[in-house]
Amino acid sequence: MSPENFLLFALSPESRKFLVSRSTPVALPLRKVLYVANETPTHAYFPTSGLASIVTSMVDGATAEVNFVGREGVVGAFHLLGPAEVPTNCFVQMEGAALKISIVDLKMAFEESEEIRQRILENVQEQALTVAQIAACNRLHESQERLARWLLMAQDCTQSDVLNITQEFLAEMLGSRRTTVTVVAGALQRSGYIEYRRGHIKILDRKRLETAACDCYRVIKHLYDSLYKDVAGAALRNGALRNGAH
Amino acid sequence: MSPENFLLFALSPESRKFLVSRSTPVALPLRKVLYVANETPTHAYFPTSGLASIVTSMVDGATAEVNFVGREGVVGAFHLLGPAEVPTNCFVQMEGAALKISIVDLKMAFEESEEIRQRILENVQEQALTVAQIAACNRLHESQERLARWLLMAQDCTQSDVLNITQEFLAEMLGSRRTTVTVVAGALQRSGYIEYRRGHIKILDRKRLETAACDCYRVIKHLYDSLYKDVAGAALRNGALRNGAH
DNA sequence: TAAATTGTGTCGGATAGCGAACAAAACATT
DNA sequence: AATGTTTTGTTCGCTATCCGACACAATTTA
Repeated sequence: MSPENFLLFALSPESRKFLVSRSTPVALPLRKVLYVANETPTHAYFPTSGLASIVTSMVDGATAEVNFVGREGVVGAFHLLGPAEVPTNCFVQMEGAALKISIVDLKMAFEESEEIRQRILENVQEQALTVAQIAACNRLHESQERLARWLLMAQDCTQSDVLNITQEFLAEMLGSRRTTVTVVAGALQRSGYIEYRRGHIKILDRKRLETAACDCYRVIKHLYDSLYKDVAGAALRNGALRNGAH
Repeated sequence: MSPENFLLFALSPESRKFLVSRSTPVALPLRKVLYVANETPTHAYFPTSGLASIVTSMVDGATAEVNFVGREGVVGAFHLLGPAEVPTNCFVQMEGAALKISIVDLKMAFEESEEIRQRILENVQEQALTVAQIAACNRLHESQERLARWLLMAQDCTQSDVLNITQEFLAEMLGSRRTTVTVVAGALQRSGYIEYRRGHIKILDRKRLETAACDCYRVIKHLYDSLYKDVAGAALRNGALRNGAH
């Protein structure tokens, strides 16, 4: 399987080969835990499909998603920056696949290769700035706007118009009650923007769903696009898209 | 004036001299804007006192603070990681002083010196993880808990038991109405934890104020402390505390 | 001293989302 | 077809916070 991870694609053939040679392709089954708060993880992941949620859990069990990572980035990037224990959890929200690499190997590459470091830091920047936008969004915007934003972001990330997720899990991501999600998702469905049944949400009218989302969607999309544009540009320069991946 | 910025202190004398030689000591007057959303800033700042708020502003004018930076870090760190335009604003929330350095110079040092890069990335990690915690806190915790958390964080950052800030600005930081701040601050005052008058908040009983804050305070404090411990350790190794700063 | 500005207190009506409990579908398993 | 599990729908009282409006107090400026 070729590494259809944008970050890997953007690397020069040498750097990419180096990382790929030290990676193992693995499946990302639903709910698989990729790292746990305050524990040093053994591996990082370059997703090639699917979606991993980064979640903060409170002592009382309440949770809220602060970001997610798909094929545009790397799971575990923040662990490379310093010694701190990371207070977030990460698990697979929509199943897929990834290239799995030991944190030690990745950290070595991060420190020794300027190119690899730059690409990872670009992704760190995108992730961190997205978290900042979500931090304010969580405070200032209503459930319905945030649900619409989440659906749009997930669609951008997975390129699929059907998202497999229950209202129960959506509530945990949005930091709301399941019943609140039922209400606001029902409103979006009655408006004809989406359609859902038992854990399968289909986006019917993207354009109008965007009008239901808060502006944060556009801000985050812009961050994502500049990263992608950058990555695609680098990939082209490196001939990745022509030469194939390994 | 010696650079009493912890990040600078933690550097080897050579690296510190290099950065200090390219810096200018400046005052940080109240409300001074350090950078603006979607604009490439010309300078970064190593605060030696005072406190700078990092704020996300929405199109309707609503605002919420996502983090702040004091003498433990550097303002503008996220601009070093990649090309993206940063969607946050930054301004001086409590007056102080800083060493001001051109972003170009700092970026050069960031790229060429492994030591400088490592220290800055540690600070980036601390800032980003704090933002993640605040993102969830903004969603899951109540105004009074978040106000208590903010006051404690600000005191840790400034080492002063009197904070100069109005309820109006506190509301903008917490993403609430000013009247809500009046109510919850009034409750904290009646409990005897704090005392305030016209923009001056005095913390009377830190221990009990901590019980009024949400757990996020402890999580963030832990991040801050590990950074500080690390920095203090490096400073000792480098002899900074013995030799003085320049 | 007067006037203007800034910061705080309060009040009452409105509302989004919580919390809990229950009901009813849709699906899986046998 | 029967049964159990998962997912979704609904109701209703309740509370934190919003929202607007206004009064008042403290401080600065004229």
